[in-house]
Amino acid sequence: MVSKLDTKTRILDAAESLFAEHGFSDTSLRLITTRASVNLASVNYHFGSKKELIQAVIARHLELFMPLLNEKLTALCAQAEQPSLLDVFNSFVDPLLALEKQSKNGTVIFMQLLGRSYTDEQGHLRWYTTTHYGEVLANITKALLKANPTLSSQELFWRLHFTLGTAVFTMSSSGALMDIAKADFNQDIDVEGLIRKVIPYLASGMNTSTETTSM
Amino acid sequence: MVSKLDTKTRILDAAESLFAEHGFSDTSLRLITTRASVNLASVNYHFGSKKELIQAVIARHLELFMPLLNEKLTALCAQAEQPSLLDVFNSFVDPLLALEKQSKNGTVIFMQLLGRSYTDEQGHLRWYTTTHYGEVLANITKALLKANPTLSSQELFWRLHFTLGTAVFTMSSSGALMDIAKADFNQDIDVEGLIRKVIPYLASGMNTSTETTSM
DNA sequence: GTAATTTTAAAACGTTCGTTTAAAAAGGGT
DNA sequence: ACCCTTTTTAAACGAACGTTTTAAAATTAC
Repeated sequence: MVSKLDTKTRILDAAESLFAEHGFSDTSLRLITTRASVNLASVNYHFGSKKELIQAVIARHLELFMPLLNEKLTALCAQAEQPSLLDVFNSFVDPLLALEKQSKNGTVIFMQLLGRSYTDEQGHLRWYTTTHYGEVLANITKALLKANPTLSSQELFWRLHFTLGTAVFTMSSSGALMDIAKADFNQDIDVEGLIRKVIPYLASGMNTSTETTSM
Repeated sequence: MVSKLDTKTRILDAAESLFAEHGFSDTSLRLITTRASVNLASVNYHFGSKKELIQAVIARHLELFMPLLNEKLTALCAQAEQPSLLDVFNSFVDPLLALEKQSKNGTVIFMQLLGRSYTDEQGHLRWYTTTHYGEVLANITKALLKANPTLSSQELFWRLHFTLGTAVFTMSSSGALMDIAKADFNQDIDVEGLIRKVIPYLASGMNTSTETTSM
């Protein structure tokens, strides 16, 4: 059943890094199978099609990330006292760092794939996420509402996607941003440091006052 | 020189709307020329290649957007009283909407291109922007510092890119977001409404307190 | 009006893509 | 050993891509 290293795993490893780097359409199966050192036809044999391979790559990350996040969120929702928005967003740190341990640059790749699943008109990916992890997504909104009960469901929806955009773009371009920070400010920062730096920004945005007075 | 409607313009109009809908790689020249009702070969004749067509689409937006934004920013910097962060971000509204009037989905594709200039590996788009419109970029930071003089250059750098990420992601996936809002809340919102909705979020994030106290 | 130039048009080019086929190789059970 | 299933391999498929070619048509210049 298992040889030196599973062919499916080799394909998934090669595909996820190439997808994150060049996008889905610009990554050919020949490039993937060459990097994975497997035969071209094995992608269709093991996954059926390129589209199903894309889903498998994302699914592998979601299967690690989502349960870890759900554990944190349910604990937050179960406690008696009201959590802060910082508490809610800090719940994402450990699950994200777990991805980093699973594969090199796992966090960045995961966020890049998440962003491309929205941008590249791959509507079926969003459907997959919502149907398989709807409970986790519901817990996210539940925790945020517990931290800020004044938010309407509509406002929460918009700010949640604004938050997603900030996180996705920041992590996707983390390489360039860390390079600039190093060059301009001599500031050394790693992935975890970047996550912890963006969290206060996210919490502040989620807490945006609905007042129209000047700031 | 000019017939009923310029072939180059017809190609640019068709290209940018299709680029916004399907992305660059997933939009073929045959699809573009069919929608533009021009011959397939005219793209290579007028622009040289598909890559040069993409750059021409970008340039046409930048040439309209950047001077308009610069005008607003210099006016803001010239006035005596201190502007609010909302004032600064509101300076972007009219220039962005000017893109929308120039062509359908002009704002969306402009933001998509802006995002790719950071995400793409080649980075020649980013070089083009910074070299041709470095003065405008400098005025952005100048206006933000006038609105919030307490910001250090490092904090401004990070928050500016967080802001860019929010805006880019929101507008890039605006189609999907507006569809969800319509399906879930029966909320009709257009591009201008989305811009005005995200601005308070951006201002709040840019104004994030550096205090470590809970929110 | 004619010649020179620019633009449009149809067709074909060579390449790359995802996928399929069919046979060889490897593995497992009895 | 044997058969049966699973996996790997090499080759080819048809389709779609960006681009080039060549000639006709339209426009401009004199």
